[in-house]
Formats: sequence, structure tokens, C-alpha cells
Amino acid sequence: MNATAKLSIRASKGEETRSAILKAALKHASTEGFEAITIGSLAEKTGMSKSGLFAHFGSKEELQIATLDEAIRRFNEVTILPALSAPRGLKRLNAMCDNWLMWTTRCDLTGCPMMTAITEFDDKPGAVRDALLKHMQRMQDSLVKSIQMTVDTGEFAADTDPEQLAFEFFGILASCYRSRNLFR
Amino acid sequence: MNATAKLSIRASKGEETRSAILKAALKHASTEGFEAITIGSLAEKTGMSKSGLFAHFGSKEELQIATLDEAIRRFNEVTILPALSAPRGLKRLNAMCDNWLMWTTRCDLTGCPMMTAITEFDDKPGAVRDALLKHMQRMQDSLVKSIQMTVDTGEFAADTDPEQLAFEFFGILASCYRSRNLFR
DNA sequence: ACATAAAACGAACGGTCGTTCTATTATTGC
DNA sequence: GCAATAATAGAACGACCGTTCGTTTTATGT
Repeated sequence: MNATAKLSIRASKGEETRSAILKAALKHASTEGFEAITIGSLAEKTGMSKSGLFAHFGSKEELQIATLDEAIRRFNEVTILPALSAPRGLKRLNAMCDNWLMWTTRCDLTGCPMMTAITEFDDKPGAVRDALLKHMQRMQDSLVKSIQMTVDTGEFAADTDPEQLAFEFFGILASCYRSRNLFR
Repeated sequence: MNATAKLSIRASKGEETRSAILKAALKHASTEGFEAITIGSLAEKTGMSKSGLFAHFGSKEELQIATLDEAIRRFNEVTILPALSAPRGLKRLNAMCDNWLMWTTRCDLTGCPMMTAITEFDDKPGAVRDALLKHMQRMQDSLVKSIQMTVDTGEFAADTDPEQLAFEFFGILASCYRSRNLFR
């Protein structure tokens, strides 16, 4: 009779271990990459057997996609959602950017899994790349929308190109992450 | 009696095949990553045996470093060196930047091997990371030096921070490569 | 042309990979 | 509490990994 068992509504055992696996997988992917996720090492890290862990996903590709989904879920949780409580316009945009720069730290990750995923899969057609593209476009949309709102409130010049600004922001962000990890 | 045999000075057979291997390795690394270079697939691609290819490097790590060196060699060949024929200052900087954006295409590569290497090894201590760091700092130095010259000629404001500008340039460049590969 | 050295091969090694079975153990709904 | 069911374990698989070794082929210097 442990603490979680007392909760009236609780995830099934399977879902619990599944999310524990994904937590470990994400942590690994953020530093070593998604291709570096191996069933064996992940099983060892979670104290499971290879086959037991494998059964949750059915294939390595599915595991990679699930890990990518988990990354996005956590990203939204600590970056997009909290920013929505700030008023529309520059304040919200600022909050979003601040959260964005901090999100890996807040999720206890070393590198940014999205950046890693992009360089790993941008040239590799398949289901993982498709999922990645979908996620990236959603992220970009969130950013563009926030910029557009800041234009609408008059805090940004009316002739601002939200798409272009979002593009530049991505670049600076990439630079920050790169130099942070490469040069410490 | 083929064409190359007629040349009075010519690389030894070993050096020839070695550079052929590195050419294939670089092409592979640029799209799939340096960790994805396997002795077996590379041997097949070059029409050699695994052991014959392996003998040229002694270890996979040495092969990765040699491939990284080859990338830098080619980068300098098509980016830095040609720019030096332009007069110091803005013209040379411009030439350098133009070449930089085109270098992977000119070397018949799909992605940028340096960008790939960074995300693969920034968190992975070892000889490859050490070599990478050395190369990256040299690249950055070249850029900073060219910016400094442009300040010296008066074409950039005297209070320009070359380091900061170089940093931003790297970011924009990363964005260009990313969107080019991810969104085509 | 020939001795020597360099280069390339082929087979084998212990490991690890992702994946597939079957069997066992926990959890769940009634 | 007891079936039904989900979750996990264990062993084995073929494939490929990086690496070693002994042999054979090829290039080199004289």
C-alpha cells in the first residue's frame, strides 16, 4: 500500500513504466542523440529486461518517435503553456523566449533534444523525420503567432515580418545552445 | 600505363586509396553523421575489404578524426583560401561569407559535416571532440580576423565587437543550413 | 628483374544490436 | 478471491559491429 496506490485515479502499471522509460530515453537522447538510444542500455538504466522494455514500443523506431513526442510534451509544458498566462504581445513573447532558453535546464536535460533530432534526421527520410517536421512546424507556428500578436498590439513595427523574425530567433537560439555545450 | 602513372611526382598507392576512403567517409558523415560511419559499409562503398580499409587508420576513432580533418581541409580549400585573393576588409569578408554558405554544395556534400560533428560530439569527451574544438576555434578565428580587418578599413563601425558579430553569424548560418535541409 | 616492403584480403573473434519466441509473474475487473 | 489479461523476464536468433591475425597480392627502389 504505497502512496500512489492511494490515489483514486491513477495510471495503469504499464503507463507508469512506459513514462519512466521515456524519461530515461529523453535524457539519453538529449546528450547522445536519438540514434544512440539502444534497447539494451535503456533496459539496464531502467532496471528492466530488454524484451520487457521492447514490448512497450514494438520497434526501435516507435521508441524514437515516442521519445520525440515526450520531448515536445515537456517543451510545451515548460515553455509554451506558462507563457500563455502572460498578457498577449511583447510580455508573452518575452516570457516565451525566456522559457525557451531555459527549457532544457528546467527539464533536467543536458543538450536540446530537438536540435539533436534535427541534425540526426533532417536528411533521413522515415517516420521519425515526419514526426519531427510536424513538431517543428508547430513550434515555429507558436513563435510566429506570438510575434504577430506583438505586432498587433503595436509593440513591434507594423511592417515586421513574423516569419523572418522567427527564423532569426531560431538561429540565435541554436548559437546559444551550441556555444553553451561546445565551449561550456 | 595510365595517366597518373605518367606524372613524375605522384602520391603513393596507399595515400591515394586513403584519400578515396576519406572522400567517401566525408560524404557519408555529412548526411548520416560521424558515428554512423561503419567500417563495413565504407568498405563496401569503396570496394575494399573491411580489414584492408581498417589498416589505413588503426581504429574507428582515428578514422573519424581523419574524416574531420578532411572536412576542414576541404572547407579551407573552398571557403577561406579563395577569399584571401579579395582585398582586405568588407570585400574579403563578403567573399568569405558567400563561400561559406556554398561550401557544402561545392564539395558535393548534402549537409554540413561540421554542424553534424558539433551536435554529435559537443557532449562526448574524447579525441574527436578535442580535434573538433581545435578546428572550430580556428574557423572562428578566421572569421573574427576578417571582421576586425573590416573594422580597421573603416567599413564597419569602430565600436563593432568582432567576437559578438562572429557569434551571430554562426547562428544565422546554422539556421540557413537547418531550414535548407529540414524544409528543403 | 628481383628482393623488399607496403597494401589488401579473408576468415575469425567476442560483443552488441534489434527482434522474436515462450514462459512466468503482476495487475486488473468482477 | 479468482479468472482474465497485461506486463515482464529469459533465452535465443541472425546480422553487423570493431578489431586481430596470417596470408597473399601488389607496388616500390635499385
